[in-house]
Amino acid sequence: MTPAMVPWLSIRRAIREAQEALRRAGVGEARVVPTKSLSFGIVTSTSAFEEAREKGLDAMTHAEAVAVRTREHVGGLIADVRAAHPGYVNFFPDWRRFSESVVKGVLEDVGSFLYEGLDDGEVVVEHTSVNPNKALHVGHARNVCIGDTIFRLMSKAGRKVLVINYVDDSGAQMAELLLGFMELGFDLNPPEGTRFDEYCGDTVYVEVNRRAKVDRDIEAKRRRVTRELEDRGSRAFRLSREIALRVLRDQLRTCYRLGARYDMLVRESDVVASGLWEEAFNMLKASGAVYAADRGSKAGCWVADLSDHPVLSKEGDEVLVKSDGSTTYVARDIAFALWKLGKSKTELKFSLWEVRDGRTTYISSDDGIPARPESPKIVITVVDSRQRRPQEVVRHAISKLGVDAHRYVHYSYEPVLLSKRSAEALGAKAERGAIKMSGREGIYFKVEEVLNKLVEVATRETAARRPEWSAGKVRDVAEEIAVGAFRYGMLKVDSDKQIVFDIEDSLRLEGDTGPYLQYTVVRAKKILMKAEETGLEPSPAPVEGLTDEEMRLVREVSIVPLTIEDAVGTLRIRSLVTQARTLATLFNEFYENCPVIGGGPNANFRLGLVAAYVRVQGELMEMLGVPVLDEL
RNA sequence: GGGCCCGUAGCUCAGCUUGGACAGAGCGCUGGCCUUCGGAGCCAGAGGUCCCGGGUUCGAAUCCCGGCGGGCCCGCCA
Repeated sequence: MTPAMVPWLSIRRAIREAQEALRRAGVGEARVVPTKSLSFGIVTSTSAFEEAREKGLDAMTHAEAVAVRTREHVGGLIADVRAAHPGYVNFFPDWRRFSESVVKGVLEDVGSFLYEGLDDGEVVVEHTSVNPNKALHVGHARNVCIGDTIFRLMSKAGRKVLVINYVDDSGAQMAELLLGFMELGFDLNPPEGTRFDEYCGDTVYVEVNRRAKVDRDIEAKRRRVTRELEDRGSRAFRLSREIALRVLRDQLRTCYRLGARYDMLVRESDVVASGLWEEAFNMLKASGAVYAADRGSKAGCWVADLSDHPVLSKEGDEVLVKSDGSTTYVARDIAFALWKLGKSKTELKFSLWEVRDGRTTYISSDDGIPARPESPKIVITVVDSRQRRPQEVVRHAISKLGVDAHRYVHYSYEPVLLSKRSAEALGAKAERGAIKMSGREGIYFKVEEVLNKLVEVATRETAARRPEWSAGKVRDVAEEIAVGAFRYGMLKVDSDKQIVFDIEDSLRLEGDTGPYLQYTVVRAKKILMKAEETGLEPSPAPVEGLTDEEMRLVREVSIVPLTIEDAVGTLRIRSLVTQARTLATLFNEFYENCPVIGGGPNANFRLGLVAAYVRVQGELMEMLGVPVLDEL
């Protein structure tokens, strides 16, 4: 995309005009950024500080001189240039032109307004990846919400995104669940009214772990089952495939409820059978990235050589093939990483899983169509921060195979903890402020139960406000409110911070929540509807001066493309949440102070601004997976 | 012992990558705003050693160094 093709209807145009004016005034390549407050204009440059230092001048005096010279060269959206203490050069817009440019840009084509000029290319995102032995709890939900939001952001930004859910159906947790059915006599059918994934996680798995504490035979049996699982013809293997599929189907219902979607479900048992590891192993051996240890504690193993890694080298080399010939988790992850990167010749086979909302999902299988990613620019794996080290081992290994390590991104996030209050509500002891959730001990909140409680609260609130609505309509809207509140709660805390989950707090629908965004858009849409009834036409152009609230809202809309560009580059999705929230707050202030219907000479412009707000906020909410409603 | 992350208002968090103009929200607390497009909202007030100590800089919550406190990782588990 060449600059000439970009319409530059957002604040970028003001930035560009300011830079051009500074250049003509002899300042050179100056950094120009949006101001924090409108009293400082629309955009500002701090380059006078640096120039003054280099030339040994007083910053303020120099800034004033720069402002005077620059003022000669502005026009278009910029009306004035003024210096401000202690040395800023501030650019003040012609608000009528600036507003028209922004609102017109949004109303003509919100897509090009927000996403123009962003890179394209393929992206692979792996997320969810929950062991198929239990229902999703709120900790897993953070992974799903982050991963799905990355998918949504990248898709809107014009990338082709392949979403993968890695299903570890061959690990120890699966073996433990199997024990419940094979040795403890649990029926394969849950009690009436109980979901299979919840039955497995809440009842069977917890019971196996409870027994294992008092019965030493359980551990021996688990090892036996684990061995049996390696034989694809065994009864244990067939049973585990069946159970894993049933659990997966239920887990996906929850993911879909949260708004997530997938292209490929990849089962670890299929990866193991595919020969992917053997191929990767040969590549690793050929490159000298691995060696057979012949002494020390790892004698008899094949290990990854980490001696040239600045940090990992301090912790010893990594075992990839155990002395009994089986592979470790990290080994399989290296092989799968190569496959995701398109560096593997081995093709996994896929068959149709389902078609939902026009999106086709495939699952790995014994037979079917061979498929693999072609050559994605970037592969993002969403996994919690405890896997930083193994993920770094993967990166190190693939870079030794000639892959640019920048293409492999571990999207790390801190875990979800339970607040003391909520932990105690589950019967767990909490000495400190928050405790870890535990699948083995049944200490967790399931996503479904949290969503259901949210639906209850939202139903109560909605029914009270909308007594004329049918129960079905109330229920539909309450579901969307619940999902919006939940996803917002998962995304609003930055990924490097732990989330302390408190069930009572999570049921709030006021303040800094998803419903705040939903409510604000509904307000705006009501204005649009009412305007249509009264025959008021939207216009991008103000006919008189703007109020403070109008200026602030216009300005915020104008910087959204910058926020999106930044999020695409850094994957910091938290900034999208902040952006949506700020935008909504400014809209509410506008709403309180600037009547649209009967709003005087600028009524048409105000209507245009409301329409622009709805479009831009709608895009942000779609990215975050907070449903946009018409009414609530 | 080594490594990574966090530490900002009573509580939960933005801001830190790219240093800059008075450190911002939400919840809670106090007090206002429904004859105006719907009050899941808005306005005002109270509440801060930006963990501590050095350093760099005209300027540090932000960058650097050293501490302290909390979490996580360092397995032939996944």
